[in-house]
This record gives sequence, C-alpha cells and structure tokens, in this order.
Amino acid sequence: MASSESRYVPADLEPRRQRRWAELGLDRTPDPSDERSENFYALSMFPYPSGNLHMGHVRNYVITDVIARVQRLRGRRVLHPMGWDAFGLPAENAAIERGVDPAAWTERNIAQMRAQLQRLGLSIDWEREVTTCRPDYYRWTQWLFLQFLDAGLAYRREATVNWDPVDQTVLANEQVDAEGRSWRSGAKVEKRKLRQWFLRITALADALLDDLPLLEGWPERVRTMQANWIGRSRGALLRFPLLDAEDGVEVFTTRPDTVYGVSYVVLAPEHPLVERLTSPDRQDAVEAFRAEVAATSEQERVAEDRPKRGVALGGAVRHPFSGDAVPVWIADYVLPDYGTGAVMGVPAHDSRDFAFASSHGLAVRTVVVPADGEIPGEIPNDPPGEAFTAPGRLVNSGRFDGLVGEAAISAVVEAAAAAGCGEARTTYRLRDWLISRQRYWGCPIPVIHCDHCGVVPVPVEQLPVELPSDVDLSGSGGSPLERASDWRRVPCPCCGAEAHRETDTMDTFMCSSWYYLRYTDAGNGNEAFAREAVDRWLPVDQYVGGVEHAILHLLYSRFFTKVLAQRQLVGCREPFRRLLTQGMVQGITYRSPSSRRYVPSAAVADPSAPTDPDTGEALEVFYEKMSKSKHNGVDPGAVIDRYGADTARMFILFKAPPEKDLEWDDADVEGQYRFLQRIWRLCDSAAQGGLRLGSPAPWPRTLADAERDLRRAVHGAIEAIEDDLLGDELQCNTAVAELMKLSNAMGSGLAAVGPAVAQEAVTTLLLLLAPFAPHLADELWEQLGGEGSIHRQRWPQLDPTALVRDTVTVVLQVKGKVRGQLEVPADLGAADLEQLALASEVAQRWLEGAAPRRVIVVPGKLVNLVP
RNA sequence: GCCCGUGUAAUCCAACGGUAGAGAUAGGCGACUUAAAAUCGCUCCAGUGCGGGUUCGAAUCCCGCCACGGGCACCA
Repeated sequence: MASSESRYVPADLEPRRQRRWAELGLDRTPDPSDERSENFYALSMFPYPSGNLHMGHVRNYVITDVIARVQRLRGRRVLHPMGWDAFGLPAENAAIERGVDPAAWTERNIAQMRAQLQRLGLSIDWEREVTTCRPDYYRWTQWLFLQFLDAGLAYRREATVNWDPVDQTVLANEQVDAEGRSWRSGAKVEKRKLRQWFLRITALADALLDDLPLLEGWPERVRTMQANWIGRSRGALLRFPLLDAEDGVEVFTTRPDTVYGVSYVVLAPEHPLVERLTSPDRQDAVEAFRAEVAATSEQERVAEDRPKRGVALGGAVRHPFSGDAVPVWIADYVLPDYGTGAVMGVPAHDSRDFAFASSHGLAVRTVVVPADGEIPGEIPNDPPGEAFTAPGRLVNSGRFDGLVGEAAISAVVEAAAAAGCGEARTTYRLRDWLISRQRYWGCPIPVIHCDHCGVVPVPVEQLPVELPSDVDLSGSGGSPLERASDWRRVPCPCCGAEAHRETDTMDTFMCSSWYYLRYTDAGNGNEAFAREAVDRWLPVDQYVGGVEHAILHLLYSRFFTKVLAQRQLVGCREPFRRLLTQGMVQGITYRSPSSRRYVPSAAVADPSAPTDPDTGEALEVFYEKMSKSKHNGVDPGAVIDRYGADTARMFILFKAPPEKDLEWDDADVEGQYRFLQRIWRLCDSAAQGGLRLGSPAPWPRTLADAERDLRRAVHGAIEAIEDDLLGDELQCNTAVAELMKLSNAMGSGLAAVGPAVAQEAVTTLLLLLAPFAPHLADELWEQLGGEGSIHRQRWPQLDPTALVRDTVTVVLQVKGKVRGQLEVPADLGAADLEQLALASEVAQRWLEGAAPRRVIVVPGKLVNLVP
C-alpha cells in the first residue's frame, strides 16, 4: 500500500478547494433577519490599495478569518467583509510622476491586491466589497458631510494649520506626530494661516472620553491613548481686568485656589491684547521678542528643557480679588492655542512659573501649605527652593485662608463667579478635525460658494459631486481642482447666479470613518445604509487592525458613530465592541555598522555569521518592521508559492500571540509545513486503514484504555482550544500548539483504537484545524468521505466525561519544595490524601518522624507538609 | 518627567498563586537507507531582568530598581 501513498501538494489542493467554496457560496453572508441564531460581525481594517500585499496585511486578515470561521462553525451568522481605502496621495503622485490616471491606477492595484488576498483562502464575502473612491461610495461620504453641516458640526474658518510641504496639503492634528512630522510623508510640517473646513469633534469630546470605559473589549492602552489625546482638563476661567478699561485678560487655570499667589500674568506673544498692554518704553523690546518667537519653529518652542524666555510689557492688570496691580509679561512658554492663550503666574505652586519667575526676578508668594502639616503661625518669607504643586491648605489668601484642596478650588470659583470675574471651565487638548485637503484624489466637499448666498450645500439629489477627469495634476500650488474651471463653475442652487464649487477634497479618514456601516448594506443605491441593516450587525463584534490607528481612525470612527446616533441614523453609541491590535511583522535585518547601509538577506551568504558581501565586515543583525528600504521584507506570494497558504497562515498564528510583534523565521515556516504534512500522512494512513467519516461506526459498550486515553486527548484539545479562541483574549498560538499536541497523541494512539473512537478523533482534529488551515482540513474531510464541506459542519461538542481520569499524580511537597509524587485515585478526598501523604516514605524521610505543623491539601494536585 | 506594555532554555513562545515546559525552531544521539534527504524515536539546554516583601507555596500578588518597546509631554 505504501506505493499508493498520496502527497500533500498545496499548490494543487488550495486552488481546487477555493473553487469549490466559490461554487458552494460558502463565504456569502447569511440572511441576518433569520432569528434562529445570532449575528457576528468580524471586521479587519481595510487596506490602502498600494498594489502590494505585505505580511502585515496577511497577519491582520488571517487573524480575523480564524475568528470568522470559528464563529461560523459555532453556528453564528457571520459578516466578514473587505474593501479598499482607495483615495489618497500615492495614486495622485503616480499620476504626476508617470502620467497615469489615478482612478485607473487605483483600480488596477485593487484587482492585483484582491487576487493576492484571495490566495490566502479568507472567508470574505466579496459581494459586499466597498471601494471608497468610487462615486457609488463617495456619494454617501458627501451625504454624510452634509449631515454634519446640517447638524452645525461642519464649518469653515481661518486658522493656523499644519501644512505638509512635501504632500502640498494641510493635515489634521492627529496626523502630525510628536516631532512635528507628517504621518504620511514624514516631512516637518509648517504653520500656515488658511481658511479651511473643520468637523466639530470637540463638541463630542466629553462623550468620546466618558464612553471609553464602556469599551471593555479594547486594549487598555488604546483607551489610555485616546484619553490622553482628548486631554480633558477641569479648572476655571479667571478675568484680570485692565486698569483703565472695561475688558480684561482671561486666563485658564486648573488651580484657581492659588490665585492669591499670582505675581504676574503671562500672555502668549501672539495674544491680541499685547499691543494694548505694551507701554511706549517697552515697545522695542516687545517687538523684538515677538519677532524672535515668530522665527523659532513650533518644535523648538515646545521643547521642555529650554529656558523660559519672555519680556515685561510694561502694562498691568488688576488682581480680581485683592485689587492689586499685576504686571503683564509675554513669554514663549505660553501657547497661543491652548486655554485662553494666557496664564496667571503662580511661581510658588507651579514649576514652570517658578522657573520663569526665578530667572526674571519676579516675586514668589506662598499661598498653599501641606494640609496635614501644622498650620504655621507665620508663613516663611524665604523663597522656597522649588514649587509646591500638590494640593494643600490655603494661607495668605484673604477670606479663603484655611480651606483645603477641592473645597478651596470651588470656593474660589464660586467667589469669582459671584463677582463676575470668572467661572468653572473645562478645556481639552483635542482640536477640531481639519478635513480640507488641497489635493485632487479625494472625495470632493459638496458645497458651492455663491457671492449672494454664501456657502450653499449641494442638493442631495445632485450627489455625487463627481471628480472631474482630465485635470492637470502636474502643477504645484493650490488644489488641482482650482484649475478645472469648467467643473468649478456652476449655478448657485439657491439663486441661480454664477457660483463656484468648493475645490478642497476631504481627508481620506472621512471615507474610512463609516465604511464598516456601508458593509452592512453595501448594495444600497438609495441611501448610505438602511438603519435596519446597520442595527442588525453593529456594533462590530471583533475588529482587528494595527495599533497605529489607536487615535486616528478609531477616534474619528467613534465620533462619526456618535453623531449618526444623535441623528437617529444608527442605533449604537460605539461602533466596535472588541478591538484586537495585532503586532508588527518583523523581518531579519542586516546592517553594515560602518556605512549604516541595509543589506538584503539574499546577499548574506552565511546567516549564522553574516558579513557584508562587498566589504566582508560583520553585519549587525536585528529584527525590524518589514519595509522596502530595509530590504527585510518577505513577499506573501512567494511563501504561498512555496508552502501554500495554509502553512503561511499556521506560521503567522503560531509564531507569536496576536498582539505581540512577530519575528519572521524561515526555519519556523518550514516547521509548520512539516506539521501540515504530518496531518496529511496521519489522515492518509487512517484512510488506508479503512477509516471513513461518512456514516458513524457503532459506539462500543466499553472503551479500552487506549481508547480512553485518546478520547482524553481529543476532548482536552477541544476544551483548550475553546479557551484560547473564545476566552477574554485570543490566543491563536497556543491553540495551534494544542493541535500539534493532539496530532502527536493521534500519531501514536490512532492505530490502537476502534473505528468509532478513531472516527471521533479524526473528525475533531479536522474540525479544530479548519479555521486555521481551511484548505487542508476541507480536502482531508472530503477524502475521508465527510459529508459536504467541513466549513458547513458544527464545532465539536466537548464531552466532560472524557476528561475524567482514574488516577492522578499528586505532588508531595515539604515546606513548599517538591520532594516526591503519589499516584492516587482521582477522586480521593482531602483527608485520605493527607493520610496517604503522611504515611509516605517521603514524609518519613523529610519529617524524621515529627508531626508536621501544618498540612495543606489541594485534592487532585498536591500535599504540602510544613514541619 | 508621566502613563502603558514586555523581560522565562541557544531561539520563538507556554504555564486558574500549586511539579517552571504545552508546542515549536536550532543542536546532539539513534532507527530506517548503499548513501543522503525525508520520516520516526530519544536527548542536551533556563529556576523566570535585579533587590526586597506577602504566602505553607511566587514566573504569577505587593514595593523599589534596571533594560527594551510604545504613547503623552512647557496643555497652565
């Protein structure tokens, strides 16, 4: 029979299985209105269609696919869609560099990437594919924009904004990193004053923050990042009146209780009151300082370690409580766009103010002392060595003396409010979302500018406002749409006079903020989505994607969902119930220590002692995120060619837990391939031995020991894998390890059992394998005579009685150290176990006849004797 | 500086407070083979980053450090 042994040839088997799945329509989303089972929405972050699938994509989609397949086997109706985040600059840049049409370029990339994706055997319902750059999608993006406009949540204003000099467009705050670089181009952004479109995300700041605790299925760290980003800060607004005028300087402070410690007020150099508060003799100094600040970059200015510089204006304001005159300064450490752009200087109780006051000779007045300390009879006059910033008891503060902490804060705020010179105030770090982009390849903002009527929304029935083709993209400066004069010129929808279209396009994050809603009703030509369809599937049960969107996409999408919920368009406040942020895929990276040049792994002759092929010097070896520039990428297509998709999937799932970074290792890929071959041989030899899965063999009246052992392994695997896949955290790596363990047990145990137990074992192995290696499992299922596709079967039922053991090994400890073992009946009670332990030879030897002081018994586990 | 995460065998990774090893890679030995590959079997390798503490018992809980990764940061 050995000669008839068949071989595992994934290159042949996988396309065949995929054709079969397509014929059967296995991946089509079931009708969600069927009430007999629950719905499950498995979602991956959709890709930008660069044209090339990389390992990060593979990891993302394979994880989601395992979840989708497990849920299907467990009887859920699963929605598992895919689409394309298809607007964006690479298409436009390709157009500029090579003269290709952005739409055609994008569509070609999509076709290419879809084909690459499909080779992975993902159970995606392609009938619901969405593509954000197509008019049938962006029509609804525009419609949603008009919803925001109607709700007063979209507006246009002049503002200082981030300008990316490389991509020639503005960026939202979220798209600029801590170093002041663009998330896309990496260029240092510049500040420009421009008239731009914004979405009023700050109006939802409280909701976005307060609902974070609802997201129990999200990683803690993502929630923290969003909370930091929103940056809510509760405090008060206090007004310091000008000496000779009605109005005053408003400051924001989180410590209104320290107001009696104010020895100066500082404005941002850009503050509008600077001119009025500058005395003639200070004019030149102030001008010079403002010019200097204007010349320093944003990044330099916010660097914490630089000295705090500033100049006095000469003018003063009146303290709201004491009435004293307080000098006014400007300084570079006060930022114009946070709070009110002005702060009260309290050197004794704020470390920044302390540093500033120390270097400019300003008074330091102590007004807070530790609350638990003695109340000093006399407040020390010596200036302290550093600011005391903790909350405490007020002193030197007039009628507020003696108040402590929160009580002091609210007393001051109430007094300020009563006197009309202040009120409680909350400020946020979060800024409104700048959505204008001065580029062509994006969703046009559907408004028309009319000299008579102002900004007029494009009537809904005229949507979509389609992008014109044949636009000259080559030029620089301004949006390309500005130059499409035929497209731009339109009659005003209100008065009919000649008007012109808005030429800014939307940030692509607008398009991706609602795609998960469109999937639920992808073919709808009459509306963005039916509320009914959305409510059946949302919130998404499991979302999987990269942590790089912890703020960007995930915050915007939450914002969209909340606005749509307010407008009764969707029924949930949060779009994503569970979120898994998968780790990076890293490649082995070689770098020359002297030239800092990256060397491709193909050029490294001996990986155990890598040397530079040109210079012969030893190379640095480390793992880093795969990228073209580091020559450390592995092409998914090449891996599939060589080993098949199932091996690639198994490797990625096994090598590391989903949330952690994964180090690509060819030897481990090889190992996974061997494992799948082992399963193939296992099933093949079972088939040769006559095993068939079609009709169940009669169950024996009693089981032999070998049969009970094998059943224990089988049901142990079910239990463990359910734990790994359905528990709080997804642990695909240990689930795969359990599969290996089961296959090892079957390798030695299958021959010794009767047909019924063998059938159960093989069926279970294949069912448990099916979500991970769907092609192989389905092929073997068919070869063994299983009915239909394995992907239409039900998840194996755990039989707890199969897990029961007759005897167990109990550990004997003496003072917590393992000293021996006892083989005892599994159901032996604590008292009996203790007796057995005390009588044991180990106890005799270690206790030397003395009775233990204490005995800890964990039945079925251990006995600990404490002398 | 603040917050979060991670440190276990040569390597990647496991271990409800209860025998540190589930699984894999690499290495070693053996079987099969004329030989090699493949396959199968066996096997070497850590006391869990460091220092304390709690406990009968700590990789796991607590405190203080160190290293690496990530987020925020003159945000008043």
